[in-house]
Amino acid sequence: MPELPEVETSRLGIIPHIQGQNVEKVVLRHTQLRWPINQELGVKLEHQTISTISRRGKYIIIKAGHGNLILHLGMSGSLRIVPVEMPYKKHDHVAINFSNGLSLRLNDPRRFGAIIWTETDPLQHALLKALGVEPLTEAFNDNYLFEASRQRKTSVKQFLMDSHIVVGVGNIYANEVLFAAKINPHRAAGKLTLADCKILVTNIKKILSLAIKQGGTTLRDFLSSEGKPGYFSQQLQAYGRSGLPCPHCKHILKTTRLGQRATVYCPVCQKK
DNA sequence: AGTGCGGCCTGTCCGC
DNA sequence: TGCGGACAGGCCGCAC
Repeated sequence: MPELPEVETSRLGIIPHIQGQNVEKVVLRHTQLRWPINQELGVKLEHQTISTISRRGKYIIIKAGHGNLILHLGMSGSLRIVPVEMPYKKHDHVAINFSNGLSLRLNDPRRFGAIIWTETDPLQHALLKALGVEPLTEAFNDNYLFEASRQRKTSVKQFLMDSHIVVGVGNIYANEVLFAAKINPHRAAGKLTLADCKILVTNIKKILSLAIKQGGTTLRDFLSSEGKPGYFSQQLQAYGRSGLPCPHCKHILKTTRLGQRATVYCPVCQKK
């Protein structure tokens, strides 16, 4: 399940293969993703040249000619770069073929992903416009998180996962960050102190950047764009370790649900 | 405005 | 071995 590090890894992985390339053909094999793919996508994209491949939150933005492709990998989406003649794999929904003989394939078994074509500023698109700050920028700091959390009754975990506050902190990293910060996931966001916020910000930046450096967390349905799995999963401390001993105090990690999502924490270490 | 939850999907795993 | 059901979860969109 791609989180921000996986998305960034995918973005960096496809850049050398598609930047500056001309789109020769678009193949829509299955258009029913989170939203139906615009049937005109081929008409819009073909013969356009890819200029930049950027990212906002978990959205990848591919500039092609005068328009932009906004891409989201959802829960199970992945990108691959393969030779054009490579046979399709199951759940390859879209192929974008380039003049250099390579094909960008979007594979998404659960189809929670999205591909949107826009001819206006992609950052002003309804899906992107209201997004919170990027976690790896100066704008994301202890004061910002503290101010944003005032009066919020929701749990700190759900608060951190709210993309309108900060983007890129999904379930896996929310669990990891709270474990590292020794903060209980149930704690009301509004009760965080400035010092708590500082610890959270530090750990979010640290864990996300380390995961990006290592190529993202590998889960069973994620492959980076060149098919190489990442390595971060080998060092997850809390996520997926329910019932196993806490890496710090050896107490058994506990699992609950917050906002319908698996929440793993150490009842001894995470008392704050 | 903030909060909670249903819905979209398929692969995997578990119990019978 | 086959089958049904629970579970996994990002994030929109709606109801309160």
